[in-house]
Formats: sequence, structure tokens, C-alpha cells
Amino acid sequence: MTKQAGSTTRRVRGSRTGRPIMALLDLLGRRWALRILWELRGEPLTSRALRTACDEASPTVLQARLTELREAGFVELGDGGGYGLTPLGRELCETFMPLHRFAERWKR
Amino acid sequence: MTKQAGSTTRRVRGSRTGRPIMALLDLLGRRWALRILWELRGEPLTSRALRTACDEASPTVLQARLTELREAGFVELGDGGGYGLTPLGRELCETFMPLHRFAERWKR
DNA sequence: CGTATTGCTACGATAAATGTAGCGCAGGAG
DNA sequence: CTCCTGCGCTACATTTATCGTAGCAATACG
Repeated sequence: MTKQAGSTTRRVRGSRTGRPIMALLDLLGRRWALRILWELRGEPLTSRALRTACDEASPTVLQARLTELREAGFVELGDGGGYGLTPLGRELCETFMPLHRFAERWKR
Repeated sequence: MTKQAGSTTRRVRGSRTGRPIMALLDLLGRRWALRILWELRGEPLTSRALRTACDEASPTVLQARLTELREAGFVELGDGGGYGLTPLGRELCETFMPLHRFAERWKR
């Protein structure tokens, strides 16, 4: 895949409108993106621990999402290894927490 | 594709764990799912108006997401035509509103 | 009848995700 | 040093999802 870090421009579908919410909605609307943020909400995880947490998702996509989320400034690779949320990423994750309660009521 | 409405069981990746948050994260982590909810946050839209709002996304995916979101109970097709959010869907959408403000600060 | 809109589908082309395997690198034993 | 283990990350063929264009049946209006 070699999805090498585009500089500033990245084909984020919804961003043609210029509205950042569209870019964010597109970024988070990719497979495993939301899940990764969710799994990282606690302590940092190594790439393999994250893979295990994400139900053995293929490392290809995980790596792709991780790169995108890192470029977006939500995730970072700690010095001692292991992925964790940046302050910004943690803030984003907080935004999603109400979703947990919602899901519990929704499950049917 | 013929993604016909499975009865109750649908291969929602994360739901193997039994945690509803995973099923929700997977459902919302599909292309255009978040965007559709977002565009429907106001008044109901016809399928074509929604397509226009979603940057001319292909009707194939839109229809697929719409079906999934309807099965999940978030979206409904009004009697006079046009898709709108159910009370539950509106509630879910409220959960996402903070994301808008977050995106504005994040845009860089 | 024609025209225009609705929700929805078919289908070939293209892009993305999956699954398995393995790379190079670093840190500890022995 | 060599062997071993785990790290982040990548290759690549297969499968799946999405795209883009076209068009269907049903309904409504004139």
C-alpha cells in the first residue's frame, strides 16, 4: 500500500466543502478508525496488543489507520514503544464516550 | 451486491465480543454512515437530496447504508417519502454534535 | 399519452480490506 | 558472539466494498 504521508493534502472525501467536520467524519468513517481510538482510550498499547484488542484485524489496515490518525494528531507512538492517544486524541475520545452509554441502551 | 436485509444477524465485525459498543462502532465505521446521520440531522431528505448533500456519493453505498441504518432503528422512510431520523437516531446524532465543535478547533 | 419525480437496483471498474507471511531492528539471556 | 523473543512495519495475492453510470417500477401531474 505504501500510503506514504502526503504532505498537507490528503484525499479526504468530504473536505471539498472546506468544512472540517466533513474531513473528520470521513477520517473516522474508515474501517477500524473509531475502534482504534476506542481501544486506545485507556493505556497505550503495542501494535500487537492493539491488533489483539481489535479482534485480530489485519495489520495492513491497522497500520494504515494508525498512520492517518497519527498525521491527524490523535495518536502518537511513545518513545518506549506502544501507541497512545495524544491530548487532542484523548479529547476526541471523550467526545465519543456518551456513545458507550447510548450503545448499551440501543443493543435491544 | 444484493445486500438483502439479513434478519436479525448481520456480520457486524466487532459484535463477536457481545459488546454493543463494538457493533455500533462497526456500523458507524462504514463509509458514509456518519455522514448520512449528519446530513439528516435537520429536516428529512429525499434519497436524491441526500445524495446531493453527500457530495454525489454513489447510490449503491448510500442505499446500503440507509438500509443498515434503518435496520438499526436510526433512520426511517417517511410516509410521504424522504428519509429522516427516528427519535433514537436523533438521540444518536445529538451524541455527535460535540464533534462539530471539536472539528472546528482541530482543522489546523 | 408524455414528463418528472420518487425509492431503489444492476453491473463492470476501481479502490480498500483481509489473511498470511516475513522483514529489519532492538533487548536480553546463555 | 549467537540464539531467542518481541517490537513496528511491510509484501502480496485474494476477497470484499465502494464507485460511477445507467436504468428499473411506481406514482403523480397535466
